Amino acid sequence: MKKISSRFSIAVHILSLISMLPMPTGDLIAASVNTNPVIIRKIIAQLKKAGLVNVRAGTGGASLSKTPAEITLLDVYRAVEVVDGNELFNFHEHPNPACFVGANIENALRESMLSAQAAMEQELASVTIERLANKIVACGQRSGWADQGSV
Amino acid sequence: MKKISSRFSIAVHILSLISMLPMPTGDLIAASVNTNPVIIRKIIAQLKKAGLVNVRAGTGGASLSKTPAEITLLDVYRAVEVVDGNELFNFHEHPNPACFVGANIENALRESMLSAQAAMEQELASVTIERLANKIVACGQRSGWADQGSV
DNA sequence: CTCGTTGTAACCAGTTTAGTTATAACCAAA
DNA sequence: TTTGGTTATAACTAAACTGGTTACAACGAG
Repeated sequence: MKKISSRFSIAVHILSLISMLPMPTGDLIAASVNTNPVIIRKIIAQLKKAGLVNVRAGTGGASLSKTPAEITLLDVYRAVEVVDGNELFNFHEHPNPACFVGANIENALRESMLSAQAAMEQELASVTIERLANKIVACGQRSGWADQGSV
Repeated sequence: MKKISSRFSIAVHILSLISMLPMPTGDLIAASVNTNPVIIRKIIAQLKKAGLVNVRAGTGGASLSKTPAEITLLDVYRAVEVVDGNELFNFHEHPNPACFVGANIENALRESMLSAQAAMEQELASVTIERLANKIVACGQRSGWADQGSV
């Protein structure tokens, strides 16, 4: 099966970085994520459209539009994992309406699908970029990292 | 973004149908789902491998290996949406270990990803095929369906 | 003006999805 | 035992998505 794309984890990485560094450029972020700068710019474009970051064109550099405490992982998820109808689960189309099950399964199943999705999103909404940044620092300290000044 | 494949909803459809009809053939199920019989057989093969259904080769027909009350949507999801490591979220690979964020984000973020996934799966685990079948009947009655005898 | 940066468009290879066709194996019943 | 309907599976297709690349125009501070 296809997983949720790595755009989400990259977007979280980007926002964490912006929250910890002053006005990083796309190239610098790309170096930390270890991917192509265009990938970063595309994802930042989505984050910008969602109102999460500001970007200074020309001279470069990105900053958060809200405080790290105001941005949740759900905001990030919704910004980059766009899907029609915001529905995570796909439904097979056109089940046979002449069959009792085919005619009625969609209504019956969709309810369960939506609550499963809602449970996941609620969990994402409970984590802010601020909390994640703190966790990153804690992970770094636990593993004996001292060089916070580097890229 | 890519949704969770419709295999899941088809698999649930199949199991609901089997729980309500005696030994339906793949072709009959395909008619209800409104797709190609080979699609049905492939999904049934996954359900069989997961120990959810028995299939009578040659003469045809499928039956449940457990009672409808013992099969949850999570069982179906796991049977059909196979993923390496059972992780729904993808992580971008090889973030820069020389960067403070790059070195530590994976540990920090994975925890939140896993609890989001766990919340969704717990919700799926709370619905059984039995409950869903009842809901299908309820939906059918609510919309004035009388012809339960048809395919 | 210039240089580094952002914003896009166009393109590419690999994977997944959903579906099709074809063929072999199976088994009960005639 | 042959026949017919069924299951099992391989091989193939078109479309979509992912992650990535190259190229180029627009921007703006120094």
